[in-house]
Amino acid sequence: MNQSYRLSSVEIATYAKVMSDPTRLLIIKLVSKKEYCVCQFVEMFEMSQPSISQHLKKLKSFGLVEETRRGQWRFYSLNTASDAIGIVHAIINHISDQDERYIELINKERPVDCG
Amino acid sequence: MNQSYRLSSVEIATYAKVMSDPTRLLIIKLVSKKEYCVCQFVEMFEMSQPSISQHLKKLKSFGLVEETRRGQWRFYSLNTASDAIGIVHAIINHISDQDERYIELINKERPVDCG
DNA sequence: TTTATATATAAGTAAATGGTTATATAAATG
DNA sequence: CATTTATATAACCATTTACTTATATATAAA
Repeated sequence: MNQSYRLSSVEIATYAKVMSDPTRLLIIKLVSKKEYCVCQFVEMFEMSQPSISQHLKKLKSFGLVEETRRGQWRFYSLNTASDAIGIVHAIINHISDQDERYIELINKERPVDCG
Repeated sequence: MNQSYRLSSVEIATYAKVMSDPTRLLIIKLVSKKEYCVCQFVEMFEMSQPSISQHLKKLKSFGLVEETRRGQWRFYSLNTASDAIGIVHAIINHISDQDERYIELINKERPVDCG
């Protein structure tokens, strides 16, 4: 592992907490592959829009995701320039590819303009 | 990475939460090298004995540490047989060796019978 | 067998967390 | 400009968290 990816124990604890919510953890796993807009998350997670927005706000405030506005939508993607990119990948790499919840989410995914 | 170390997203989120407290994270890093008794942690962390005991109880209840009783002391060590051993190592490997808090702890370490 | 030591547990509490409903904002569309 | 759509934010609330103090337990030592 690249030494530059190592952080203080307080930072690691902080990032671990940010990723310790199952919704946020799966959002991170999803955006590590491609970008998603808020309405897609709302459909996939079957959660309220404010709840999703608040999770995204937390992920953004800790620098884990980036937001880009396009038309009426805001797209979120992994911030690969984050100091935490090392620990983020380390954690999501430990999620099984057969994770039931993740597979369910992917199956519910719809193109943006369908929402 | 060994596929057998992969867990569900809910499990990973759960273990991330257990390790998201700075005290517990550093306890895990310490016991990954050698065993410690409760009174050593109390001295090193300069925290109350009940607080340390409660953190250890949580780590033990999630299977991350093992307890062995010897005389009047209870020694805690990393449970290397844990399902979570992969994610545990992944996380603590991201803590810098120069972490200030960790170095402070090590400097305060005293042999058991000195307590 | 009393006393000291190491640790656990219980009960209480302030702060943080993650949801809810209601409302604000900002872009697209008629 | 008025309305719809996508998203954010605010206010509220129940639950969880991590500490505190007080007490229980179990081993060691006197």
